[in-house]
Amino acid sequence: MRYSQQREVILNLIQNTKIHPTADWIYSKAKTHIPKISLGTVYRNLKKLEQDKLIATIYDGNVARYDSNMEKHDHLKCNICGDLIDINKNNIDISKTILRNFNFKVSDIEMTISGTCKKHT
Amino acid sequence: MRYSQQREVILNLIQNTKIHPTADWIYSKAKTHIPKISLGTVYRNLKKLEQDKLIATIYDGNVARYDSNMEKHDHLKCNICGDLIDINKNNIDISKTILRNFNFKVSDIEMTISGTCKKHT
DNA sequence: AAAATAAATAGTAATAATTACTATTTATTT
DNA sequence: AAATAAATAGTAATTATTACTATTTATTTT
Repeated sequence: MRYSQQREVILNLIQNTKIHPTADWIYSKAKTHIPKISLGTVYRNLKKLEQDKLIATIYDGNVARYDSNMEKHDHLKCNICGDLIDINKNNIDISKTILRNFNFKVSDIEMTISGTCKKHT
Repeated sequence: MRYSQQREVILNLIQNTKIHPTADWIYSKAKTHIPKISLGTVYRNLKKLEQDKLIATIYDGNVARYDSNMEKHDHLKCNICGDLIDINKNNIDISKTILRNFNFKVSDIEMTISGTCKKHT
């Protein structure tokens, strides 16, 4: 993959925020560095950075967000402000631990386990 | 909420399949019963059925799927065929239990915990 | 049962997120 | 410095979803 200033700016933006930004947020921030950058360039590079395992895509409802924390982790999503907060779960009594450690009142735990179903064995 | 044949067909379709259908799938099936039904009607009724707690929306990546199983549960998502399989987790060693009970080889566990963050206390 | 009322519909247009296309620019190689 | 091919900007297309509006229909009132 050939170097490009645009891709570097995009990656830096994602690495320097904790907010798990959307493509649109990245686009508007990138424009302050490269005024002529186009939204298509943002999407194209997000895809390439994901292929390169430099970022990960997380779907929050129906909108894609991007995360440069490539260690396996999960998220706390606030119902009020929508923030996604990184966590590392490895505990059993999840709700209680989260209240203690993050002062976050759990109302719902949504979990998607992926893998290969029995049809493909 | 006033009765409508369209809404009844939509709800029946969701209740009689295990595939967690998308709005588009529901639309195409509903057309065989009500040829003039419109996609807007499908979306409007999906929203009403959700407000009425008759169905739940699950976001699978960036596309909404609808589920009439209103008991709290999670899903196994097959990487190969994309199927969503209902599960009730309450066990500790998740991966091993799932392999045993569903013959499903877990490769990833994605979890979103929602609630209220400390900014709102 | 007929008329009145308001909610629901079909059909179409609008919006938002994302992807595709293409002529031009630019990083890298020769 | 010239050649090459990957990346870009800008625009158009696509997909999922929502909004709008004149017409239809379920329900209520007479």
